[in-house]
Amino acid sequence: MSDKKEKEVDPSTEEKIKNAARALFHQKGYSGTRTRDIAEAAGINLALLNYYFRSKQKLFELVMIEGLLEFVGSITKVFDDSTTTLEEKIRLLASNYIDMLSEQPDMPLFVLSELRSHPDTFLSKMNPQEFLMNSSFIKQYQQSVMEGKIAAIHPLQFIMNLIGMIVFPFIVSPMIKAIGNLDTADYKVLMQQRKTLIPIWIEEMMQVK
Amino acid sequence: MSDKKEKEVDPSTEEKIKNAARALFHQKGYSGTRTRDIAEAAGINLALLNYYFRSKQKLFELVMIEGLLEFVGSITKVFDDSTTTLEEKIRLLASNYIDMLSEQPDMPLFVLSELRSHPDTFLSKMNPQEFLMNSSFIKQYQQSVMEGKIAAIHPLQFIMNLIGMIVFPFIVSPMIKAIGNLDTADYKVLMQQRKTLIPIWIEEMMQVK
DNA sequence: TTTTGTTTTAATCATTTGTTTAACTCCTGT
DNA sequence: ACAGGAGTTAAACAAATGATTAAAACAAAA
Repeated sequence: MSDKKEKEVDPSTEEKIKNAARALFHQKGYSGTRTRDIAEAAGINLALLNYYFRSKQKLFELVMIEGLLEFVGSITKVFDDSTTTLEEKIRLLASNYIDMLSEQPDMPLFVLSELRSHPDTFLSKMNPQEFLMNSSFIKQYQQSVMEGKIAAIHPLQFIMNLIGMIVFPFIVSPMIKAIGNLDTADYKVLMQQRKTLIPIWIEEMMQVK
Repeated sequence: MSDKKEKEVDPSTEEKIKNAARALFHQKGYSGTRTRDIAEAAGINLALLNYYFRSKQKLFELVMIEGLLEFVGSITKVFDDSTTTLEEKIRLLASNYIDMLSEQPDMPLFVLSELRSHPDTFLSKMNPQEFLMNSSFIKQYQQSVMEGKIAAIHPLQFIMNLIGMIVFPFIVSPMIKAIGNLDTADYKVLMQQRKTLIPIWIEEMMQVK
């Protein structure tokens, strides 16, 4: 039943492996994950992993790329939409990302960890440089700076603050949970609140003083 | 020349191993680091690793604990000093941490990654909960909230913002460097600027609107 | 039913990797 | 000088681990 032109193979086995792999990679990283663990978690025979994907490395790169694309993709959509204002973009970013991360809370730490080990491998493939610097977001930002509406700080400083406020809490969730004695439900509430809080904070920060 | 009561062994070999181990662990994580790599980086025979430290695991825990203690220690000193104001604490935190992280930029990602894999192992040992919640910092914070000087947001939200603004840029440095086409020197300049910028931003954020 | 191609399985291989062993060197105190 | 202990080394071991193989099970087509 396999079709040569359409790569649409029966999803069950292949997808099961990929899902198990994604979960384990996110949780334990590349070298912390054993192929036998993936096989067991997916409920399949070990050899099937090499049958569907050529190697652990290949499987990893697939999961990694998919994660990065989803990440970058959802940023692109907001950053490049010239019909929304800068303030709306900030609100959308916070909202969309916090929702995404609430479902895959381990993703950012995974991506950033592996990115550190193989810096060029992935960053060169997706070339985030010119995309971001030419985006509608940055243009609107610089426009507002020129008009004196917001304080003149380096765009990268601003980006770090914005993305950091969104992503960082998910990276330190175990620590915050321990400090505040929170369970997962409590924590999710905090994160949801940030969807409305972050845009407010950012606006305050950007005020020309 | 070894002294039984004072554990002060000749630093050369033992320290060489620990330094090499710290660098590699920070860079590649626990399971990504091989004992042979440590030995080679330290310029010592492989067996010496098990001679001085019983196992890779023990060596790892040592490095990890030392890192965490330095991290927490430098926070404690600032947080618990009742002679400084809240604003001064914020300025000191930003300044001290950015200096520390500029020297060990890979430390936070390492600590946070490994913390995720073994959450209880370390967090239970250092019990950050009551220390932080009873600190002078939190008391001053809540005092200011009561007096209506700053906006009433959950202390944890505030902590996440503050620590996030300090630490997050170091976690995403490869990405930021790629986006902004910066070399390491450029990047350090950005980080140094944040020592004065973060306190300003934080103050703006806390304003009651 | 037979045939053909795909999927699955158990067993095995080859390498990596943490650890140990046993010998050897070097220094120090007696 | 030499006995003893600490430091160091090369070699080897045992377990873990990624990958492969050869055969079996299965499904669809002829």
